[in-house]
Amino acid sequence: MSSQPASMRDVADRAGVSLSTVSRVLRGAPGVAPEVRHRVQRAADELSYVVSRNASGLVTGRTGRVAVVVPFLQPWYFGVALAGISDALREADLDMLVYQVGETRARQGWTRSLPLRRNTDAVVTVSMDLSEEECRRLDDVGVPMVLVGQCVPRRASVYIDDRAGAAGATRHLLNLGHTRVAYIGSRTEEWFSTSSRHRLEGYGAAMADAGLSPWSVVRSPGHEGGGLAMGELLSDHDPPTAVLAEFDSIALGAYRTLRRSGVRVPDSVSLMGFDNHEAASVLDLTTVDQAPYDTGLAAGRLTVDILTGTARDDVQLEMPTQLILRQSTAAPRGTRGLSW
Amino acid sequence: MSSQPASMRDVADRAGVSLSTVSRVLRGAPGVAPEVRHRVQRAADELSYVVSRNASGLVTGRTGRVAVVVPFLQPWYFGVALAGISDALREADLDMLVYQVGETRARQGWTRSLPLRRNTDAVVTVSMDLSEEECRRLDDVGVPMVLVGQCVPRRASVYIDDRAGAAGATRHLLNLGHTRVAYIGSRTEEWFSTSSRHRLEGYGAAMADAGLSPWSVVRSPGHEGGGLAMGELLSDHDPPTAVLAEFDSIALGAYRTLRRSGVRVPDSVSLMGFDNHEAASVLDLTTVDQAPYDTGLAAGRLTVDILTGTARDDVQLEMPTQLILRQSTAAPRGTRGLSW
DNA sequence: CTGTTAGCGCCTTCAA
DNA sequence: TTGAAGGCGCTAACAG
Repeated sequence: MSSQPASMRDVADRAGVSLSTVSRVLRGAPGVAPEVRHRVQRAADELSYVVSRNASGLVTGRTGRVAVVVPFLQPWYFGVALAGISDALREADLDMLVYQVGETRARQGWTRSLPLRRNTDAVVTVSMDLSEEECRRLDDVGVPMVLVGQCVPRRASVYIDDRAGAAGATRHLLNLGHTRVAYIGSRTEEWFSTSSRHRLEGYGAAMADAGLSPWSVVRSPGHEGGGLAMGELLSDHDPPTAVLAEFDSIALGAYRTLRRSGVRVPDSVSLMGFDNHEAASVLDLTTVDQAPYDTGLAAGRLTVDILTGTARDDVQLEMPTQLILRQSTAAPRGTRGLSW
Repeated sequence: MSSQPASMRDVADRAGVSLSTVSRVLRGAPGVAPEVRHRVQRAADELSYVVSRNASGLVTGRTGRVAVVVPFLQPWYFGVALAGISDALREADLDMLVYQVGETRARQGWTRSLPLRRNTDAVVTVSMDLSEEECRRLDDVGVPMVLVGQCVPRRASVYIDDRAGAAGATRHLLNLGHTRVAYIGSRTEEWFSTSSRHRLEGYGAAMADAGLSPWSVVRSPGHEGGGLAMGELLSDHDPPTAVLAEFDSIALGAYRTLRRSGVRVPDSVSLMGFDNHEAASVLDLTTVDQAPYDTGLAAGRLTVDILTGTARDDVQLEMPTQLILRQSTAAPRGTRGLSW
């Protein structure tokens, strides 16, 4: 209503006390008579007064805000992770600033372009795959940093074991009796993410353990890449009987190719993804769940704990992954049961 | 590096000028000798100095931040819309605060729980389906407000014509020759969104125009609801030959039921969604595109324009929708061609 | 073109 | 338990 938002002065006047008292009450500081506390509270409510974080931050040096840096906002994973982070920050009454640095990412010095310094209490990066130098550049911001989806020694990190997850997924297919197990991975022209590399390694290790040689096709990420890669695999003189995709979105593209080619899943080819994307359940796609919401929540809480001094700023938090068995994987055709 | 982040004072000292000069340079204000401007710029760079929005905002009354309020962060739509908003705000060098109010939404007075007042320059709500009273409550924050996904008279709104979109989708099915066209809608126990209502109305209107009576099933939103609704439709003594779902996620659930029931799409049943969810392309689902990124971008730019006084704060922006024809819809079985 | 001065709204001493 | 005074880092008037 008021064109001029109320200030602490107004609240003080209305409650008939001094500025300091209002400040104490609103901060929940001790040493205020209950009666007075109540009176101030009511005055503030009546005026719809909200403390200006700008002004208070100027004095305390804390902004009450946490910056979350993501490469992109569109992919499913980020929305879910952000939801977790958001919930955790809200518990601590911290606001969430979101910076999407997608294209900027490539540019040298992108860290500088963000007005982080002095404008945020902590930085959370999600799947940013930071180099050591970028980490140091962000250190320069002078606030605690938490890395999500990436494990860097001696730095607060929340991540999953991509290698183990992919290895487990591969073993699932091997255990079903498959021997011709191919892998579809992703890589852009300028970027081969750590996560991509680890998953590929995990697949390779599991294959090697089984005495099989790896068979991987790497394309651009997303449906398109997955579809193309699957096409290539199908054109082999002896196509795979099982395919593991680096992530669900790739698996979906592969699935489309299979459907269009009239190849039945899992009858002729077992298909498996990674992530447990919401669409995976619709297609009954066997996959590896990595619960990004929980990851976000954990990261958010870790951030809060570091800020309150409850946690050290080099905590490493490995989140669990879980095999989600669905209808897209089965023993290879002609097999009566499991191979063991 | 520096434990104490540099302040404007430091920059001024290093450049050998006064505070105001530094301020002018960093604000891009006119009236500074090029040589001096350059010197200051360099000093700031060397110190990794970034202006504290906290402090400047205290003086200017502007925070350099825009609050975006969403019910949820997880669904695909919001991530995409946020990406658009984010890009638009970045163009204007504004930061984006994100508030997820999901569960809080129901609570009376949720608007008060957000520290919006004095902490943001504008508020953008996305698919919040605000009541007149909630709008007024947000007005109380005292900053411009832009509504996305909702059209409220005399308020800045960016939205699509859900009614027309659903009617167009329905007509597509009718034009193919279908007469038994069912609709699967959504509604939670406590919420029947305006968008849901409009889409249902659009379907109803198109059916009425064709002299057909509507046939709608309403369930909880999401895959589950869609799957259940489809099951119900299939159990009819004379099932529909075409189904329009309120949004893609519902259509995906319906698709799963159809697949599991062995009903072929589009041979036996044509299936259509709304939104153009990324998974829709994988399933070759005919749908209505509503380009949430563009909507977000437009909303973000409108916000910026309102802030700079370039646009009025009651601009209504209707975004286009577009029919995306894919393989999930076709003329009913036994039809040689189109019915007209 | 540049420097000086006076606050912006709040928190934090300190004194009462 | 409460109030008064100073200053956080910056911008906006003014003066030079």
